[in-house]
Amino acid sequence: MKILNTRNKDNVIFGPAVAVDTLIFTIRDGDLMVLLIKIGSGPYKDKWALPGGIVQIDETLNDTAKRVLKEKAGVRGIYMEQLYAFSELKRDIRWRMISVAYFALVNSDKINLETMDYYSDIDWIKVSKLPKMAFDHKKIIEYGLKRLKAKIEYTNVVYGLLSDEFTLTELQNIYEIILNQKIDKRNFRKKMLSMNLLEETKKIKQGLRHRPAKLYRFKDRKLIFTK
Amino acid sequence: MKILNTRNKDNVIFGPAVAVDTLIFTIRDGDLMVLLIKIGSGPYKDKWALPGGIVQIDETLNDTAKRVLKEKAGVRGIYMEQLYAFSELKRDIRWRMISVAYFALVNSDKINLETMDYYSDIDWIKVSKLPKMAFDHKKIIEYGLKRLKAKIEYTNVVYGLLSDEFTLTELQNIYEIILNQKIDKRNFRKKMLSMNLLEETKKIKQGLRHRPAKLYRFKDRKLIFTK
DNA sequence: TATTATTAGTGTGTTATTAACACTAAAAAA
DNA sequence: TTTTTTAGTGTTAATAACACACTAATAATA
Repeated sequence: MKILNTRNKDNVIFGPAVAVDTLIFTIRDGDLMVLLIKIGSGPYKDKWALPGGIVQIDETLNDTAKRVLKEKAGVRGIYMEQLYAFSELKRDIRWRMISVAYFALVNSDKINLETMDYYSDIDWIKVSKLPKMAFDHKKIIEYGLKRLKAKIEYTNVVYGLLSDEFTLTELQNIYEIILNQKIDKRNFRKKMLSMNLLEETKKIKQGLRHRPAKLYRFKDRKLIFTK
Repeated sequence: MKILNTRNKDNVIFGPAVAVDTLIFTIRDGDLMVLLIKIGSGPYKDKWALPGGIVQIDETLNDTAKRVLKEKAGVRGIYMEQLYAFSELKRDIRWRMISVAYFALVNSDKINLETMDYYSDIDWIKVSKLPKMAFDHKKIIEYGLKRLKAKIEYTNVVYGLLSDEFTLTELQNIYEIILNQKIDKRNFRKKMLSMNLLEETKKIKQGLRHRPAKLYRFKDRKLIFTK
């Protein structure tokens, strides 16, 4: 497959090609991780990159992001938003490519591992220990992380990282991992509950060798702003 | 000029074309205004649109935005940022076009009117009284306005709308116009000064038939975040 | 030169939000 | 029944946000 970026003698435009790169975050084993693929050939061989795809003529950017998400991570119907369009001339040395980055949050329990294991060159990588990366993808990850940190403060966006029901401690852990800092338990609970995003289930999480915890769920599993 | 959006038999990609549309805000006569052009021919004849341009093969999106800004409004070196990429399939019924919207704030005193008057079909239009608009440009303006309202709360971005030196009352007026609401004078001044973005000039604004006002300037004429 | 009109400039009390901080409760395991 | 472990809870202090009204300085005019 070739990608053509030029302008011919009839003045027909062949502008920059457009791709979508997806920044798929999850939390596993107490770490914030991002889904990366390892490039198998060409000038970026053995570098890691975000899963991405070329925008087809009959796809919106959202369509492309959804398709990539499904093809690469085997997930559907999760929270996703456009991040930013990256367009430096030499960001891809092979051809002129504009990349519109999307970010998504997935619950690693819900990931279809079969789909993923099919690729030998795809893996979850700790955001705190990124390997050598192709293109400007490190920059994209940093940008997305910044957005994520900001967004959890005034939205319910973290629902994407959690299963339907969770304890307040589990929720707090998510916040602490993303913000990379300890949060006071009492203040966190007070604030969370006052935001009116959560509702109690009647259930408790039992079987552990300590006091059982109440299970909560998000009232809405779609993005809600609180200020 | 033709724009080609397809994929040929050799599997060479001719993806969606990419344009930049610029949302150029200014304040004039106590109103927030946006620069629009009137389309002269084709299916969108007589509708208004944002000034825009096709992204050339050797331009970043920023380059294109700067070029459009200079060509259409005759302004250079002002504050500008990427807003969002709009990509609905039928947003332009003529061809498949992705638009990356940029927004910019200009001081109408500094606008090169000669450049502007050259176009009979370009004008400042009140944001509160938008005419029939082509494409999804109304949506883009609404999106940009939302961003602007949010951004003036935690940055010094309004410097773009003001001349170098201004009174606190002039500054407050800008805020009231953008937010479309009255603000308490004392609280506004207290907050503004505590943000540490402004510095006093030694000058005052005299000659009006009332008490003269101190003139201030922004310490930095580049974007600063305050929280 | 005294008066008028107009906008500049200033402080305090109240309420809401954020931040700091430590003990008791409930279960499972030993 | 004792131990271990995490769940769950309230109060005080500091800070930020909000509501609110009068005096000060100039130019114009009588």
